[in-house]
Amino acid sequence: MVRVSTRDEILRVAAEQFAHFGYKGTSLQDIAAGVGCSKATLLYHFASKDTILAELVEAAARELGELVARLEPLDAAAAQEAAIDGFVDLVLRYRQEAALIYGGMPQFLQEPAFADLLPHFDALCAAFAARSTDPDECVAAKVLLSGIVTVVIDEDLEPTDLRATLVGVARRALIHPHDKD
Amino acid sequence: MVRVSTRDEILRVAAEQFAHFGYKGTSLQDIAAGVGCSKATLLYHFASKDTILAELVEAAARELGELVARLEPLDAAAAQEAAIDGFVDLVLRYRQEAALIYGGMPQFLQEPAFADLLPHFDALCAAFAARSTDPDECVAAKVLLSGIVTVVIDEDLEPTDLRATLVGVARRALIHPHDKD
DNA sequence: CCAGTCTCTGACCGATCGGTCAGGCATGAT
DNA sequence: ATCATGCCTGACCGATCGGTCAGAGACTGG
Repeated sequence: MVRVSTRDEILRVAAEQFAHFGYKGTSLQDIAAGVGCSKATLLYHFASKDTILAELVEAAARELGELVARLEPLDAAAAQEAAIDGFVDLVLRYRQEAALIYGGMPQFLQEPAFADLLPHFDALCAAFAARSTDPDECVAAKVLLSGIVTVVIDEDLEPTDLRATLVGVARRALIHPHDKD
Repeated sequence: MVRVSTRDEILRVAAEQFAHFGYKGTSLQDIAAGVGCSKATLLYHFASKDTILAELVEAAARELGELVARLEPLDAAAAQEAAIDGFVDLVLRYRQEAALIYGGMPQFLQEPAFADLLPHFDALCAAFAARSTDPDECVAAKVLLSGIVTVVIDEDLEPTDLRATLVGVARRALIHPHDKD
């Protein structure tokens, strides 16, 4: 069996538990039990419970930022397609992280660990709506955005299967064939 | 100002706090402070914290059950339309309750208070998918189902505005005009 | 006036929370 | 042998959690 550092084990187990029971629903004791070490060991490797959360979210948040940056120079239609593909891909690679970020309550999302995430979500939402300011488009974008995350969380389908399906439904809902006559 | 019983006040404040901070993130102290009474008063009116939750969910759960029952005799296409309309309407009338039910983590949803909800969600999901067993349709149904709930939660738009928009996006995503050649 | 009921509360309980701390046990360089 | 360093732990801390309980106050019918 592969040799893994205690620190990485802690992150792995914490991601699992946070995604399953929520941040507040997971105690340091629970994580320690999952890792097979003492609670004090967690706090030797990490300054606090919040620090574990922050480190878990960090990678996903950075990639989300990169995606948003990649979208910026594109025109509305291209950004919309790239946003759908990129977001589905991102959320499939960060299932657990997505669960704990999106599963968190509104108030919870305003913790410092998530501070820089919110503007990125807004940007992504705008891209999903093809930069339209029409409230209908914006709401539709939000529905798809959050719907995709939620499905990925509690679905145990193969990511490869889900990928095409999710992109498909997002396209269908967001990209109107030839809008009017 | 209208005269309200302490009991109703407790339910009102609890719904607010649960929706905002989550069940685990809300303490009896918090609710008592919001109501303006002591924690002991909460436990005079309700046997436990769980009991408050159960009573909050009850009405929404019953109406969801009624909706699902109403769907059963219809054919696939009619059930799909009725499900969309009915669900959007339901979730707009029970915003806070929807927030705490859907915002809860997977494990949380398996508490006894929600036990009878899960099969109803499955039935609703099937209706959204026009009773198709195609995985694509099922996933699309789930995306829309959860997406709608999530949007309603943190949106402060007028319910009347949202209603048409949500029904519209759901139809667009789920009902395929003339599917194939 | 009294007894009974309803509503409410402060004081208290054991359990658990996140977090601290002094020290044990390796390993490796001097 | 000695010391330093990295990793880990049991014991402990104050705070807060959900929940209990005896009793205070208000209001009622007899």
